[in-house]
Amino acid sequence: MLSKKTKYAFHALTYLGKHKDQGAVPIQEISTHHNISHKFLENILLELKKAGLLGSKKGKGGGYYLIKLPNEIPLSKVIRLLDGPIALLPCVSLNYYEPCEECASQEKCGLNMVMAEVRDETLKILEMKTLQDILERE
Amino acid sequence: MLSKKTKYAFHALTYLGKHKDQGAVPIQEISTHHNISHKFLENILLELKKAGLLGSKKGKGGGYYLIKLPNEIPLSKVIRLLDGPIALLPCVSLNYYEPCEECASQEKCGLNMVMAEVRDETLKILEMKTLQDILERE
DNA sequence: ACAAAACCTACAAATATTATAGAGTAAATG
DNA sequence: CATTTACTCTATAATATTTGTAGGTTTTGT
Repeated sequence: MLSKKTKYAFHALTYLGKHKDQGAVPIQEISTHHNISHKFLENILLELKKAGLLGSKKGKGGGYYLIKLPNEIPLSKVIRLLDGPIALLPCVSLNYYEPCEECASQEKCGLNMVMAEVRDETLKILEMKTLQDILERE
Repeated sequence: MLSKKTKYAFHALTYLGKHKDQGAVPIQEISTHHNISHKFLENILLELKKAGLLGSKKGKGGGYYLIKLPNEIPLSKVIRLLDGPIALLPCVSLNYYEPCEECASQEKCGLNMVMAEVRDETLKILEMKTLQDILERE
């Protein structure tokens, strides 16, 4: 399941997408609108900024804004940033690979291959669908 | 990511599948072989039994054994039992449905539909693949 | 100068996961 | 029939992760 962090991130991105002609949007406005703790959201937006999805402006009249087009932000990117791996096993994760400690050998692990399939199908969707798709549905 | 509980469950089921002509297999044997805490595994096997996947025999010479054919045990069943929902959002879960608290309306939630797609593709695989498939690969 | 708002680090609280303990119950066996 | 083996059940402890808070610093517009 997606964490609250990730869900909040999507809410914030969606809000910014809807208000992109408004320029910089202060955290306060988003947190009030979506009923999210101001400080918690702060951390999330900072991460999104560091990852290159958002720009920001300090001081009075400042806030956050998208620096990419909504169709350039795949859902997979957001999930990976806030939640980590999309795969169900570390040994089939593309971005957060780790060998399974309890598995003797990776070749002999029967789960391995099935979970790689699940990962591929999931990514097909999450990499194709973008913030744009979410915006179109709200 | 799958929890240890779920991974242990798969290991145990696989072990039981490989040793099914041996009759009842005591917890001890599995926990030693896979290096799992005896007591922890105990809880897991009990859950699998209550769910109708395993049978058990008490006393000397007792243990657990499969009461279904490996091809009758889809991976989805095991994951749901130990880990809960397979879907990424509660509002698109088939077995553990709950409305998303922070979403205003479900129809207006842009994530909803995409995550239902992900769920469907994931289930296509996890419901088709069974313990049999894992056994064949080990 | 002042107020608004992002930036940053650390910490606290809540929740979930993983693991352990110990007292029952049932069955086999000598 | 006593003993040993092994499942059953419930409660609790330990650990890790997630969620949320606190408080100060820096930047910017007026």
